[in-house]
Amino acid sequence: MARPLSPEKRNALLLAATHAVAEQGVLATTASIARRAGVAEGTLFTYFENKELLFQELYLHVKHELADAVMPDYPHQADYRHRLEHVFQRYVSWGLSNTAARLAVARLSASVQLLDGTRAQGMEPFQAVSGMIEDAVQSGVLVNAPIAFLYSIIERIADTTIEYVDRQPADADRYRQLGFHAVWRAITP
Amino acid sequence: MARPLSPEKRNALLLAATHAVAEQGVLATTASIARRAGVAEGTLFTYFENKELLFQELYLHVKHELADAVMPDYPHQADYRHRLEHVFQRYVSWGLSNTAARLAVARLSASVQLLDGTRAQGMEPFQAVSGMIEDAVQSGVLVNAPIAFLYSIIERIADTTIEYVDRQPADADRYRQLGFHAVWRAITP
Amino acid sequence: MARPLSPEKRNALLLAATHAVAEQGVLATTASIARRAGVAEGTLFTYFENKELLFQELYLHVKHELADAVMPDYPHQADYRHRLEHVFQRYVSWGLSNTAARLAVARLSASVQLLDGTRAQGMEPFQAVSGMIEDAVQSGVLVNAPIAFLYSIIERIADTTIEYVDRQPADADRYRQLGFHAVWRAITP
Amino acid sequence: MARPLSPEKRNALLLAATHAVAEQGVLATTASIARRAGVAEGTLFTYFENKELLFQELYLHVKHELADAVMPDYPHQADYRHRLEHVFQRYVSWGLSNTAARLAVARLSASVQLLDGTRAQGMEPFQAVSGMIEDAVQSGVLVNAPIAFLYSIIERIADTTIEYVDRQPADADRYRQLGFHAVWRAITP
DNA sequence: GATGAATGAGCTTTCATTCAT
DNA sequence: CATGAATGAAAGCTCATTCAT
Repeated sequence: MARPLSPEKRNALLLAATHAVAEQGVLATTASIARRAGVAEGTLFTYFENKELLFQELYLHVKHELADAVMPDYPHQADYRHRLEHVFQRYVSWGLSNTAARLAVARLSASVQLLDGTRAQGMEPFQAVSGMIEDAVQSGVLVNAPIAFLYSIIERIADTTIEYVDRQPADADRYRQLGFHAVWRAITP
Repeated sequence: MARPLSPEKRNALLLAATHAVAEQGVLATTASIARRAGVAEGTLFTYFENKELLFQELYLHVKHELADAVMPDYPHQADYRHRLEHVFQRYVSWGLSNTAARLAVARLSASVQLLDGTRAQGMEPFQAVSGMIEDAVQSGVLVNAPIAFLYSIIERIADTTIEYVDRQPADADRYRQLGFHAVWRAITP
Repeated sequence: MARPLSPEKRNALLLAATHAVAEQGVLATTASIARRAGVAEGTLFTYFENKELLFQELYLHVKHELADAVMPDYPHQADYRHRLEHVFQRYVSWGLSNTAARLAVARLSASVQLLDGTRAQGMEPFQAVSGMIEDAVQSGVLVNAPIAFLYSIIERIADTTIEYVDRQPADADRYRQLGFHAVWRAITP
Repeated sequence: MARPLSPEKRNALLLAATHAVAEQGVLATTASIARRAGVAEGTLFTYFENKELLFQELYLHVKHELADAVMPDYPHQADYRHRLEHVFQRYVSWGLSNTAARLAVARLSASVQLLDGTRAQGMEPFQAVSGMIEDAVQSGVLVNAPIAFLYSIIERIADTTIEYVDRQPADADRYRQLGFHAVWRAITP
């Protein structure tokens, strides 16, 4: 089987791409990503067919990492408010300690380069959240609106919260409280 | 380079850039923008020193257009809720009838290419809104939070609203209502 | 009209390509062709859309040059033998004094890279010859065979003649005589 | 490097190279040849030191296959015309049933890539034919010309014949007759 | 010996910018 | 001032070859 494809190299490439895209957006060059990852320029293409596909995989990879950070310890039994707050605060925490990943996803999201199905695929790991929102809407706890719309609002307010905590870390707690307050009120009747 | 001769050409270039950036993001080429504007490749550079500055000016130009659409008929005398709703609905209306401009700004915002002061400059035309928010906070009508933070939340929810109306125009009214409901509740105590 | 496309540059590029292809075949690089022509790498692409099209145009260009060398002074009134000999000897002479062009066409012909219509287009300038062959067949002077087949045989024997004269210039006259003898006998009954 | 272990793999590589070169010329990649042969990319290089040498060996290999098809049943006792016709028709038959091999040799012949001695080596298996031509020249049956020149003419007319039969198989017999007629008349006084 | 991942020089092509016309 | 040809530094990607497995 000769030398097998190395998961370490693949991860190094994704990590390098994360930082490069966070810094340069889609203008990040494959050469710079390879260099950052410590592999030869050509090696990148044995792991990712081309730049576009690298970016799709990067997007999905980060979305999965985010899900892996948000979902554990999910308090299935708690009331909707506490469940949502768990998700919100974890999301914010992840964003704060993974600035590059967060920026990379933001850059990719806004940059046309995302292939059609990719955005939808990126939502899959968060089905538990969607399901919870759906139930809460059904039970009348949340405002009667399409799930995706509510999800979007939550995400946007969370992103805003992250940005402000990032800029003024001293006021982290206040912004986190303000943020969740805004979320909860925005989506309740 | 001073102020160039033909405002028509300058506007044609900005308009062409709007569409090009909406479609291709920062990967839009200066040649394609010039072609779209009906001028020669070199002409672009007599109106804009280089691509980066073109993008700054495009960003500010669109922000001003947005302000010009939002601010007229501003009901200075109405209560805070009505004043904010005026702004919100005008913002949404502008976004719906200026898809390219909206997308262009979104692409530029998310792509490193914006120079530092530019984002702040883009907020200037909306000082009346900021001022109103400030007063409302002071008077206790809005939640006690930094103005910029509240402004961000409003903007994000408005953008989300636009996106959903764009995708499902049949439900325009519902989303506009849901959107403003979310905004108002999000920022009130 | 700014700077107009320069026929000199275009010719320099075709000439450079002729020598490069004669020497390296289709492996000749666009960079080496541009360098030889004394223009920047990018300039090649303002004159030829891409490498493949450059090669098509080179092929046709050389074929036209060959026709321009062969057809003048064509003795319309002479008998078939003399008319054919005119063509044959001119063809050989051209091949001898245009080694690079001859080799380039040979390399391109054998290299798959020729687009479909190109080969046919390359024959167009030689319609007078085809017509003459056709008449001669009709009149029974030449063997009753498809024109294209006879044309091919003539061409191949001429090419062989050129090669041998090239290698042994001292025996030029003998090979030219032997060559035409072979041609004439090969295609007469 | 000596003689490698598996003649099957070596043959598979030569066969794969035959088809790849017939289709892509010298641009055929070693990877594609290895894939076609069903071996790993690296394996190619244990059988052939590098791409250039692979092509030399391919050229000689095909030339030997051709000789093996042409020479058997050679009618040593027959007169020159019949001996030559044997060779000619066998050559044409081989070309018709070995299109890829024929094309591969044509592509290689016309592409600089053939090392100097290789072309000469490729003629060795046809010494019986050369010898016969030499005798025929001596005896005055063939025109008094260098053997190689006559040989070239025969080869070129045979190649032309193959091409036309290939394109119009219905007229195979006619072209074979026309072809040999042309050969015999071309090289006889 | 066979495998195929790793390498990096080198290729074609693009593109922001300049400048002759 | 407008034009668009000219430039050449990259960019993305390929591929012959090597070498760890």
